[in-house]
Amino acid sequence: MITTTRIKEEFDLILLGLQKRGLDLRSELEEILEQDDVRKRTQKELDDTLHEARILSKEIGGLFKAGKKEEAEQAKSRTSALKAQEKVLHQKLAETEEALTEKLRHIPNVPHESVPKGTSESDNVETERWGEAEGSGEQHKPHWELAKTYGLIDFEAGVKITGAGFPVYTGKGAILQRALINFFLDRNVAAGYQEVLPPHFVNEDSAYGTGQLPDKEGQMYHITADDLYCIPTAEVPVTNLYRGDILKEEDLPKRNTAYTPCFRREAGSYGKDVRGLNRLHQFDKVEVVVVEHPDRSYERLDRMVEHIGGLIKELEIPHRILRLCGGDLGFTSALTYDFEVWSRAQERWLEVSSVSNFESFQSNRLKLRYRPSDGGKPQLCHTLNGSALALPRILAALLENNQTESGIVVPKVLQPYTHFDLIQ
RNA sequence: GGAGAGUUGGCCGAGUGGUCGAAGGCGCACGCCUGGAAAGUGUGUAUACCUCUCAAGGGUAUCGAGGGUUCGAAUCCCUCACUCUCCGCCA
Repeated sequence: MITTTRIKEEFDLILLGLQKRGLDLRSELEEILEQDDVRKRTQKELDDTLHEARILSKEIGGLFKAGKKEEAEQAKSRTSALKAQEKVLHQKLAETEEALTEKLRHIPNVPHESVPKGTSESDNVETERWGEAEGSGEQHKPHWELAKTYGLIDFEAGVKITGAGFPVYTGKGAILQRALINFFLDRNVAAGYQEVLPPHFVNEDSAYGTGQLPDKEGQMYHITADDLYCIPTAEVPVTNLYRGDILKEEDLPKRNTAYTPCFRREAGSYGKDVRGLNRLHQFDKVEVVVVEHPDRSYERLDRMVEHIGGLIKELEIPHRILRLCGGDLGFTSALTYDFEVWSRAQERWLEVSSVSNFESFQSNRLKLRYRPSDGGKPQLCHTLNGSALALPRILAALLENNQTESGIVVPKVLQPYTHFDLIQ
């Protein structure tokens, strides 16, 4: 959520930034400022009323003590008008505040200056490409065929026991999953991230904290009996670790990594998008989540991109990095890099990671702040996160790219984890 | 799941209707003392919003959360959440 202070101070800049998303929100922003003025006036009125009532009740107390009962009773009658006024103002304030946040919620984050203008995927800017991609796919089998041939994934069994989009990994397929998870976690820990193993369900407050609620309600599995939500990404529980916190400036950055399964309803998806491992309801992912000082968040983003790129290189998978354009940028992000691996058989790019700087957009909603070392007022932190990495599409690319006459070759870096180097 | 006890500031802990944003202690910060330190001693030590907007000052709210009683609630009542103890169940 963007702050009203910022809207007031950087009105034109914000307007300009949002244009990169193809949005003209001038009137919405103006309405917010007007609403904020109403809020302030109401608050002042309410505070004054309460102040008056407070003084009066102190007087009454004094009168009772002094034994002046009649005068006290008289004073009492004067409070009833104040009480009525107080009630009205209180309600008005609550309504105004609610309307204000409701409006504020619909303003997306302001894109960073480096975000290219654009309306769709095609306007994303490729910043890096690694390995041999494009073409050469004719004699390659798609991963769902390979998975079946080598007994790595049983999609039908998943359908039987749960439903479509819930694959069962079997044998070397299951071991490969475990190997990838451990490989990613080990590398992240070596890079300085603290490993955490969070709950896979979160409460409503947490879902609000990272912005899944109220807008993306339909994307999450909801356990109604206990009012809990299955996490769509580890970002939700890990970021909420810091909800409402005031950190010490010297404790920044906070860097965490977590493996969790991710649950997504993916309502409305169909066709080739959901074939095989392309899109699932349950999948495994290792995530990195960072809370950083505002002055250093972009430097941090660059390092995260470098680290995640390094992981894919180690796995020797052809990939590219895209800087997302305004139109493709997520609602909460100020700058996002997408990592895509090459699916040789499908001859298309598959997104395996999305690394973003949310600046203070998330922390404003989370009330996540740090106290400056010089003792000044608490300031909002910046938050960043990225997948490092999402397993299914990595596995898909791995199977398709590494298929040979004799079987599927396991990348060298995974062999210490799998204890086999070939899938036959 | 049943019964009981509890939840107060960074931490411990007092406070059962008024002058309580809250005693006392610890911790922390700054000063004094000291050659330096410890001890001692003095001062300060929450957050949000409003006013002001440079600062200072002032106002309001917050004693687990929400609602109620009352002129007035940390204190009384109701609902919920969480923690602990005992019983039950259990990987």
